[in-house]
Amino acid sequence: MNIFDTYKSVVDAILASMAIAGELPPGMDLNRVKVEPPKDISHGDLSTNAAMVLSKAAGKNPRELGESIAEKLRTADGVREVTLAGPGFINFRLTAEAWQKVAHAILKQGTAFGDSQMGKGEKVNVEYVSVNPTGPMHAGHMRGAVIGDVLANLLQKAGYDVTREYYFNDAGTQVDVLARTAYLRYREAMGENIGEIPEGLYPGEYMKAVGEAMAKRDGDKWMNRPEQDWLAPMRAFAVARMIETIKADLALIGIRHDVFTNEREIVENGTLDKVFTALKDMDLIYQGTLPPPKGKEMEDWEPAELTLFRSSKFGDSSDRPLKKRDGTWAYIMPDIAYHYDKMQRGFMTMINVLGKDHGNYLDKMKPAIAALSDGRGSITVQFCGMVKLFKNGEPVKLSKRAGNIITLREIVEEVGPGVVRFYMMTRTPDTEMDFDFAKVVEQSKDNPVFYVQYAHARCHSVLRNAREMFGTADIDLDSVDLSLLSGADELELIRQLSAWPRQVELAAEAKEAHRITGYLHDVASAFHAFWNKGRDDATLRFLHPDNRELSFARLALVRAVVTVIASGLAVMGVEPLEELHG
RNA sequence: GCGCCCUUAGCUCAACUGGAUAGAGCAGCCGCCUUCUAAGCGGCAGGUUGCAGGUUCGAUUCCUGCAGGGCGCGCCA
Repeated sequence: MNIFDTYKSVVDAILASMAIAGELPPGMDLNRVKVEPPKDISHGDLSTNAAMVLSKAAGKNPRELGESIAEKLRTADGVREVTLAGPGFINFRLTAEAWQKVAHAILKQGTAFGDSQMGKGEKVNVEYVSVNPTGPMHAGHMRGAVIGDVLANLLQKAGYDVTREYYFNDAGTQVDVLARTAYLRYREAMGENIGEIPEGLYPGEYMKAVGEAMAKRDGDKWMNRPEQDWLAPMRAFAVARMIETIKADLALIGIRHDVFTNEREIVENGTLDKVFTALKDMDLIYQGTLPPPKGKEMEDWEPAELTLFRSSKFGDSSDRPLKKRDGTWAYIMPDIAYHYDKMQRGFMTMINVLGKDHGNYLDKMKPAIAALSDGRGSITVQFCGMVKLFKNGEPVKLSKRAGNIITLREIVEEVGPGVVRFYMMTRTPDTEMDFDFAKVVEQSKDNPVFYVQYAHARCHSVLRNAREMFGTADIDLDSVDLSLLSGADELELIRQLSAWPRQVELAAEAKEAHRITGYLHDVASAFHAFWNKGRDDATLRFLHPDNRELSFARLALVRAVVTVIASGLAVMGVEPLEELHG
């Protein structure tokens, strides 16, 4: 139940009836007519721009038109007060009964409240994390991981058929480096003194375990053998270990992908040739020479005839080579083939969560996707800014070379998965953000995670007290008298809760899941405010030992708050807490 | 040189994608605990939305130009 949709229909019906009566021209476009919360809630509960949007077509000024719409709106069900304001806004308030119905609906639907059919079951592929399988996940990976996961949750709630996907780049040169590192660590495990890890290999301690495991499995089988013998098995072994490590790291913050696709598989099963042939058949491949790249000193650059893709026909700044001068595939080819593979699997809407340093990824993928799908496939990329780590106010220095990277595991073990997830979602994705270990675990209102959890815990505190007082805190929806929820503060709280379905749709539409944290903060704030009123005015408390009816009506309100917060935290992938201490 | 993103209160960020008097939290100041968790609440103060134009009933939002910041610009991965 979306209260804004409900009254949008009401407004639409009024406009339609006016068209029939000849007060408005027929065949108007009602898409621009919106029913929204007014910017300032003192103006009313709901607001519509109908009069302003339609004034031109109607040949009337907005105020005049607004008055005739308002007149009809006054008699609509659940509408209490209609006023005309500013340039022609029609503001209206709802009756207490209308809000009580919303409360009822929330309790009836439970955490399904907020679910939307907006996505119409459309298949969406969200690819996120996709960290190379060359080491454990570290601090730099956590933001994109959380953003992708929460976005997937959000789209799911908004009615999309979401698949969470991870793409393992296990075919590039970086996994050969991994294999060589693994071999070195294997020799180390076999008792050899390997000294310092040479430049260009992975220096991390985590590779020791890989070498040891290999030694345990195969014994001295690979000792004193040429690289061509051990490279492939070493690589397969190490990559498998790394994938396991990464999956375990992701599990720590509650992330599980539905599909894992390996680059090697795409390369080996002939998809690249298929894509290349397809592009060739469309006459989009030719032999040509590109001008030297601009803006960068390129000492070793020499012109050469290459196999080019006419990506400029699809908006690219220039055509792109698909093969290197030695005739092997250029690196974007597997990526193109991978997206082709996604489309073959039925995903025409593809979302990619990437670091900001992949800035030109979209430019490269879009033309190929457009060509291969006849313009039906769409890719959007959510870019994520860097996270700067702070400890005690001091920036944490990261040096890969020294091997002292901060792993995701370390962070999660220090602050907990809920804090990491929620905090990552408090900012727009593509800006830089600070992550201060001390601050994110601080239990005060400047920590949004805590603030929301505190509201949820307070709700449960009320429920616990109710159980003690009345023997139960369960609400019987058929008998509870919600009409007792008629105070301004109670209705305000319900009004706040009623916005949840709209928030889901707006955030899903914009693919901006971080808005949810702001909304949850507002809900928590409304609840904390009401709670504190009970300090000054005892009649506003939730529980009244001598008034069971009122207590249970208020408990219903508490349950509604719990429902919405829990539903929102579920989208965040954060476990709601029933107690914060004690 | 080109492309994309950014610039909002002292600080960190919002503003429901074109709406009304641009909002929160920190930091500062003033109040509220014999009362369901004060880890909370209420209030005050703080602004030429980087600058200059344009589009329209209406612009932080869209367009153009300028200034400042970030990222990207190989057949590397």
